[in-house]
Amino acid sequence: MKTPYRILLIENDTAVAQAIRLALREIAELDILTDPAELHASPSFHSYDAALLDMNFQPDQRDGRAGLETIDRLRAADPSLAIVMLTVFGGVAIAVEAFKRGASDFLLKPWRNDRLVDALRAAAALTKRQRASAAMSLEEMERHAIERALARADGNISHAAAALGLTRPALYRRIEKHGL
Amino acid sequence: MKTPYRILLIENDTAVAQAIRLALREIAELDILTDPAELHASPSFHSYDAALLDMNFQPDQRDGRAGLETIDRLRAADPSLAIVMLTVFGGVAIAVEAFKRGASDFLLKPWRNDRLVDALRAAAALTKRQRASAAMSLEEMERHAIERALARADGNISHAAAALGLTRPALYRRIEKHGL
DNA sequence: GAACAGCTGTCCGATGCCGGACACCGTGAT
DNA sequence: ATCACGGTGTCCGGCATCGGACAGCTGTTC
Repeated sequence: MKTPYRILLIENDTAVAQAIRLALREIAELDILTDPAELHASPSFHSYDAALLDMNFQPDQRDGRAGLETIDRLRAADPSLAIVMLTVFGGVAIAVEAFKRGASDFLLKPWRNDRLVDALRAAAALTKRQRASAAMSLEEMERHAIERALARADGNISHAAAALGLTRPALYRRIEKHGL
Repeated sequence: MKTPYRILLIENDTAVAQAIRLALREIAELDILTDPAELHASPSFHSYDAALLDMNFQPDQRDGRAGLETIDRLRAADPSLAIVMLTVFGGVAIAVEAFKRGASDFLLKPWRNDRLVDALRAAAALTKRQRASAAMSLEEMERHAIERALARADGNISHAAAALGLTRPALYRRIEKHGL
């Protein structure tokens, strides 16, 4: 088994949390938060590979406000962390709103364990990609930008150079430098 | 009135298409495609500000496959074009899948005109942002990257420089050059 | 309070990029 | 046949960027 994912679970029902822990025992170790209010106290978001977030409907509000706000707070703390939502109340409106706020997946309770595992694998991969592109050096960024520009101009060096704001010789030099 | 949005509507029911045209007459001019198969024939996606895509359930399949595939094809043709989905059959699973494939919004029929207008405004704004960041010159990219790195290191120049793969004096010079 | 660690800001000679210019090549219009 | 055009690849003198080094400032440690 590969090194397990580190996943932040936010779930106020401890029975459900234990069931999830069991379902994921093969692939992940969880940190469980029973109250989203404790979020700011947990400083090291960068060590998580994904977040699994229960909608946590409060007794007095069925619109999912609590869950949606938690998405906002998680993303403010670490925009590169992929968030998987988990909810009993599966209104389309809430799913749509969750995605618009930056959730990366949306599952319904009761869940199928294999789907949950797949979703978290995908979320972890997404987090990894986002971290990688956020931590790119200028050199790597430049390389990517040049590759994209060349692709978009399908090989036309002059156009690519213009799009990048370079003179043509400058683009030649950089292509050479990056080994493209 | 500002210059209207140019919107690509894909809708096989011409009556619905006319109703949408009417609803949007104040803010947008539409090109209507009744069959997604004609997509490749329409070369100038860059002139659209958003796409509005009916799920177009075929009589023999209720899973929305046709609509989802159309998302893929639109995004392959122009990844920066924001796509608003419109559907009668509002299963959560389909909404989730649409977002995962890159749709930017998801509305249910029957629609409220004001919501439709809002959604398309937002989609057009998103398209604009994506186009802008796709067309950035290397200079602008560098500037953005430096701003982000400085923010993430909250002001610590040495750390920001290391994250960007620069020496500290080099970062000083670039900060100076970009006027930050 | 002295030594240290971790910053910031600045200097300067060597290096390496800059872009205008040039030669060349295929294609399409006159 | 020739010209104009839009593209490619390359050269070279000038100038901008490079990074190592230095001085200074602010805490923290012993």
